[in-house]
Amino acid sequence: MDVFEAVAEPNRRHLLGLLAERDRTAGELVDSLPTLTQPAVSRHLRVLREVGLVEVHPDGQRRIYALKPDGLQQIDTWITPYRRYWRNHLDALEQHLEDR
Amino acid sequence: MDVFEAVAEPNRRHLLGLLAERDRTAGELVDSLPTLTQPAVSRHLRVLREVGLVEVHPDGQRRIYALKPDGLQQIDTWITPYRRYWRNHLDALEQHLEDR
DNA sequence: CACCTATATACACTTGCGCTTATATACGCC
DNA sequence: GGCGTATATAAGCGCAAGTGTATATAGGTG
Repeated sequence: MDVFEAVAEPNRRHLLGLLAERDRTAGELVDSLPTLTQPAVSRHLRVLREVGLVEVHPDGQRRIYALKPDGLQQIDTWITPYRRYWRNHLDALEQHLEDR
Repeated sequence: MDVFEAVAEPNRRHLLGLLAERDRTAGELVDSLPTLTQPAVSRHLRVLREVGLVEVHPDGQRRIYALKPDGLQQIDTWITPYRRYWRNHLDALEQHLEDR
């Protein structure tokens, strides 16, 4: 599983979003996805760990998850060449609006 | 299938890359992925069409595929808040290097 | 019209993902 | 040590993704 696949899953994006705000325990993250069971969330966290998007620090019996978003650079780097395309499109739209 | 899943597949990223250079016929794209059969590539192109990342223009019996990367903005928008994190990390690294 | 080329679809198969239930592990507290 | 809480792993299942072979569609050419 690579970073692209990891991020393709909506629940995992949700988890990353929460961790972007602040560190959270596994329990908090489980509570944040009421439609999923605890093991399901645990598996998503494992995937995020394995691709290096989060890290864990044990704190007693809790596990504190933290964002480690460096891996997202890979996606950012990939998307970069395409950015100019929709910038051009946007320019064309702005041009059109200006012309009126 | 959404944009994130569409882009999670390496062969589809490969196709997008080629289309970023220039428009191509379906046949050219099939030739660009020698490990896949023609129908397999055709299905990937269908997926990219359905999520709006490419568009097709018939030209006789050929079909000319063109990039329509606006949908990638969705990914770009999503990734934006995370960018500051690895920027900070980078800053920290630079700081460390400067300190030495 | 008959035949060829270019591309898409149908069908069947395999594999891996995401899920749930059940269980293990590990720490905290009495 | 015994029990409760927090988290991870195991086993099993359904389903959708990706693929190949075979076939359909449609346009080009003689």
